[in-house]
Amino acid sequence: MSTETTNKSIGIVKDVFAKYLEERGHRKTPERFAIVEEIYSTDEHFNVDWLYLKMKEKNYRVSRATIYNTIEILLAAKLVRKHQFGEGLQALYEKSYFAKQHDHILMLDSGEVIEFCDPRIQAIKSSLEEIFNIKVESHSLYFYARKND
Amino acid sequence: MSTETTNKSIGIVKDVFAKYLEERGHRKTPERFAIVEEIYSTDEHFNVDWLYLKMKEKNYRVSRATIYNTIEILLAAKLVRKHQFGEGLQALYEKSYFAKQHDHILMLDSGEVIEFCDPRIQAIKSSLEEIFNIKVESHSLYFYARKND
DNA sequence: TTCATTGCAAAGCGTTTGCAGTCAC
DNA sequence: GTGACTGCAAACGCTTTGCAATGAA
Repeated sequence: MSTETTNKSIGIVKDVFAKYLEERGHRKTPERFAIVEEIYSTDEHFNVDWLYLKMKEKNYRVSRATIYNTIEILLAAKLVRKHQFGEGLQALYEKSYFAKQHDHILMLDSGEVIEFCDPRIQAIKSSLEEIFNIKVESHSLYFYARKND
Repeated sequence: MSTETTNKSIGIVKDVFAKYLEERGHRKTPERFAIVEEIYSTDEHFNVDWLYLKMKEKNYRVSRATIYNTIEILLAAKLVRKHQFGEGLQALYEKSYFAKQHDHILMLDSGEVIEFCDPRIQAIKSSLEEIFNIKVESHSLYFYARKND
């Protein structure tokens, strides 16, 4: 199944976002909705610069500062996930509203990103919570791999 | 069992490092050994700045550039592991020669780092290798958690 | 009207790089 | 002796910040 986002689902996300902004007393600026629109019409992982250039290309004027600011809000609203894939590289982001919880495999040769789900990760999480008497709020898991010959 | 490193084991690591440097045709400079010594007399995760200051405190003069350079070699030699814990924060490192393969839980309230081993991670890795026909070279796994009340 | 938000450019910050001097080999 | 290594400081690249101008409420 494709994760492609339809115009309809973009509308849903905008509604969720609008509600979130209202609840927090944040303003509903056109820039913020334009950024969400752009993010949700993208199926790939993206970085701030890519988003900035993509919007500029469409003659939509936003500053990088505003993109950073808006993404910060989207992270808090759980509408975007953040990744720190490589080592000093730029952060990568992905939309997350319709996405099933998943983790990633990073292909070292091609740079390709594979997503996968494995219930054993939840099982590990539960064990840890019990053993250490903690509440796990989130996790980050990446496998780095190469294609077999 | 403590992971505390004795003087004897520091000697072993230095030997391993010396052999590694020789094999690669790198020079055995006093700075490099001083850095290994410092790293292996530390049981915590550390960052470059911390290491720099700790050595300076002991009146051992090394530049940050040399620390970065040496750690790069130690990573290649598998004598040190690198972590990118927080989000844009500094990289953290830990000695790895005597350490059992382990992953980390990061306590969000106290900043404490808990290490754990779980065989299911290897199992997941094996599944992925089979499913996607790949060879997993490494992984990074962090759980972010809080203490239960 | 009012103050959160924006855009721009400057500042931050960890890390890398360039280069003259040094020292392991 | 010679070229890899070191230390310093300047450059880098991503991100954050300061501030005057703007516009959502």
